Amino acid sequence: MIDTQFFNFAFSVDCVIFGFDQDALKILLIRRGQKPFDGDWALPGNLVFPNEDLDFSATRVLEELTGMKKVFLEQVQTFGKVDRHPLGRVITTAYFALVKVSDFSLIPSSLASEAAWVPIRDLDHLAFDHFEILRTCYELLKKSIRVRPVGFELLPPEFTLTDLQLLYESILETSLDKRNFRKKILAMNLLVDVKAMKRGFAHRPAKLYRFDEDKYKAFRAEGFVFEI
Amino acid sequence: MIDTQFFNFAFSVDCVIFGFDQDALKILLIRRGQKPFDGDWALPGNLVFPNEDLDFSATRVLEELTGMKKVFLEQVQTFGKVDRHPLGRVITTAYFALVKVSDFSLIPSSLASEAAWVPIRDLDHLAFDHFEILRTCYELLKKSIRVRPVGFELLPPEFTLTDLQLLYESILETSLDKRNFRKKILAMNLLVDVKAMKRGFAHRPAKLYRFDEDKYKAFRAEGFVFEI
DNA sequence: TGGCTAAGTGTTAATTTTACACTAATTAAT
DNA sequence: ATTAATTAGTGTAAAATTAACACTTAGCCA
Repeated sequence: MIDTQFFNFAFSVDCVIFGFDQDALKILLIRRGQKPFDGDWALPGNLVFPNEDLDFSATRVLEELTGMKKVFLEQVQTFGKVDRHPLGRVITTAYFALVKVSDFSLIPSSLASEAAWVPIRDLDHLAFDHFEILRTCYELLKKSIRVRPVGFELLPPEFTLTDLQLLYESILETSLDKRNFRKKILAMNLLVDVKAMKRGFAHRPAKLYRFDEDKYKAFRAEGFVFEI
Repeated sequence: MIDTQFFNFAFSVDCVIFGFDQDALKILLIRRGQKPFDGDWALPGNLVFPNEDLDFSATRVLEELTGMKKVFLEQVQTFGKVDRHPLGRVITTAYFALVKVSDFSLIPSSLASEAAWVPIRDLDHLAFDHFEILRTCYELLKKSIRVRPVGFELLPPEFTLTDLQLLYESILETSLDKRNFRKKILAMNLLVDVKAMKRGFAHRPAKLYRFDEDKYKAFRAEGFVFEI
């Protein structure tokens, strides 16, 4: 798939696609089926077409891999060491995406090779400089989740406060006080009580909430700053 | 200087070089001497050589223009719209630099055209998409200055607390309480009293301080977070 | 020596953050 | 039907931080 005609200079995009599943933060990786780095996990990515905006190219990677169009996707950083790609000069721009693991299925046909959700804790290396890219994106996620309401992108539309707290705890790799966390979140007035319960467990059922995007936009216009 | 052989795909870097002079935040711009955008101000930038790391390329722009090697320089974002450059497909990575205006002089020979410090408030357009790049970098500067001790990069090595406060006020475009500002800064223990005064004005002289980089590094290693 | 100018300085009230432990609601097992 | 197990849900008080606010000091100049 890599066309040598690109190789004097080529642009690519690579996506760190975060998902939260079974209390663990995971990223969507593809297993390389050829050299170099044959057999290693790599970030999904592609070369940028000459007639394609950089941002669009990242959208395309994501859509081809997951079938999803409307996901949170943001540029992170560009990696441009001369020798970062063994086959030639390729500068790559990293994007990070936040998806709800629940509401999509991988499109297997789109890739020659295996794709899978891998817990971030299990990883210690990736193909190319992708591990460094991952670290950069993870750092950004940690910062972002504290000052922007991006965590909700990783949860199903309706969630409990415990779900939300677990998400924060696993991303920030820390534990939070339950009462203080709830107070803080609820005081922001960004969650709407959907008047339903998460039931079916051998314990007290939990209220479900939904994040109110519109309210957030309105508040933000007035200078409100989200912060956990 | 622009070589058509680059033009199918080319990389460039553009630098937003901030300086603080006479109570105003300025950026270093060059006047274009040819089409397109002939006569407009533009960000200093250049094409990336095939054998040159992206980051190094930004360093090179800065050094060629200012003669300075050791300045604060950090990658910001990459701009990759298909039509952003009228002459072909050029993806550019923006960097922002913080320099002490006092301790350097422009190298006029390095450029065919004029270079100058322009107050940021005076600008409403630039060549190419450079005004958008400027806005992005300025936003980042505003964020950065509040949570990282980068403001000192813009001041001479020795400065008064009033100097520092004026810097913050002009970057953040707000006014700050003098006593609270001083308390906060001094409480961080990052400034050392150089036991000298800024004299020669028709008023009480002011103490001079110096930022202690090493102390900051040590504190940060212990989890200290800079915040104004 | 008096006037001008910016430097320097503390206290109090308000707000925010932290620490902390029991009761409530449901399911599963007996 | 009762009990055990499990997580949901809740309030208060102390501590820390932030915000508001005005006068005295030191040097220059006329």
